Amino acid sequence: MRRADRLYRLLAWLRRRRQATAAELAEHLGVSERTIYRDVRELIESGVDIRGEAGVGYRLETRGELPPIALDAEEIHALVFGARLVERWSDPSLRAAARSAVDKLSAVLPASQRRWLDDTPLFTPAFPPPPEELDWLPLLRAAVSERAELRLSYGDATDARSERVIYPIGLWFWTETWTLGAWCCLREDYRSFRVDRVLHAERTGEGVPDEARFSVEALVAAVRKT
Amino acid sequence: MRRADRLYRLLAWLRRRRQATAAELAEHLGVSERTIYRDVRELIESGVDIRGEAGVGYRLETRGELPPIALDAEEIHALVFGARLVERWSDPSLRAAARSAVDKLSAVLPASQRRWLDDTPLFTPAFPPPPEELDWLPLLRAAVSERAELRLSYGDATDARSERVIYPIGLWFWTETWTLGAWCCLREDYRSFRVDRVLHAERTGEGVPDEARFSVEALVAAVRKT
DNA sequence: TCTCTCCTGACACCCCCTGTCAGGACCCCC
DNA sequence: GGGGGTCCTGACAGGGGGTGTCAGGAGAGA
Repeated sequence: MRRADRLYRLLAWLRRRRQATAAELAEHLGVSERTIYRDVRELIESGVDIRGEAGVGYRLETRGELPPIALDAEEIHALVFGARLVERWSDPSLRAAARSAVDKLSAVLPASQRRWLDDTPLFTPAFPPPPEELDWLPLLRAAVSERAELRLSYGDATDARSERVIYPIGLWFWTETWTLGAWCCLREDYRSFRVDRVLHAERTGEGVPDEARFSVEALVAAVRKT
Repeated sequence: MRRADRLYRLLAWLRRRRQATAAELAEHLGVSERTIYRDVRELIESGVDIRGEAGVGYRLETRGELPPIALDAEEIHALVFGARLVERWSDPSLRAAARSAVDKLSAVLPASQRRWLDDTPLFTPAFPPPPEELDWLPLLRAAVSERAELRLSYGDATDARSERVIYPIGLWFWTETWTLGAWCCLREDYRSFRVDRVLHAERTGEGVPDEARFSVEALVAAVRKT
């Protein structure tokens, strides 16, 4: 059934992003570009309205109806194990969200699949409640999601305290720590802040300017260069 | 695409009539009964809730699909971040399942929520491809899920090689390593095996006896005591 | 012009799908 | 309890088709 649900996933991906290149799809689906071209052709022949433009990529014209389909055991295991990893490593708020997401999922699954969910045999040891370092995570998470400007009070390695206004862009999890990637209005450049060194954070009330350079892609690209 | 849409038509047929025999489906779809049995099995494995009763026929329990599900932004972020953690730390097979699960989830989310999927601002650095230590993970995972007895070739800390038959019970992820929790028939006790020290593993063909002491709960309780 | 991307053809490999045959197990009804 | 209907699995052989690789063409946009 690999082919059948690759087609399904291809369609799902196109529905999510409005645009995608064959290379992108090939990478995501773990298959060669040639196969993507064949798959797209097949979808078009079955009536899906996909436009391919040279030099641009694929675009899904009408947001095609995608009949819901079931999750298999391995997919359910992946989701549940993922939720357990989140429970272990994030703040109480996200932790609760992980639980509640799995609960909701369990509620809509037929009995046969619910058993897979309950029997997921992948575990990760429960850790003592997360250190206070994570206290600021929920606020930072919300700020990033809602593109809210932040006033940050930050203690660097030498314990020097600094105040600055930043545009939060994303949060990165490195096994040991969390960091906040942001545009720093003080330095006028991208900066990484360790969440455990955040002394205080609050919204200024302003939003992050709607410019391309304050995006995850721009930040990653900028960091790559250095 | 013959196979892919035969499965689709099979499902459609079952949705219309509530009941059908393999012979009927074989005739309608123009294939042998044997193929129908294989197709049905495949559908079941991908999560469709089909019951087969000897002497009666097939019955479709639910509608055979995942209903729309309402998740808030934080819950979606938790699931997506969880999937990213799985992608980072597990074997290629589970990694693919994580991606595919998120794809399928996106298909049943209302459009307004689908955007949150892509905008999840929680990341974890991509790591070099997982070490070969993880080679045995997919096999072990399947064995645990399906309660299959295993013949294990294991190298301990002193490089001494041992062969044993075990009842696999669960897999535990510790940041550095994975371990397999199992009942060891050689020692007649619970044992933990580091996955990176597994030299070889294969099914004996037997199943794990259906006793309470070969469960995750029993194993955890036993380990707690020591 | 250069680059990016869609798109097609050819080809070889090999996986996996398929039908056939045989047999086991379960359900229901007579 | 017997018999027929049906699900279900295993083995095996044959062939079709899906896949990656390579090469090249055509448009779009800068």
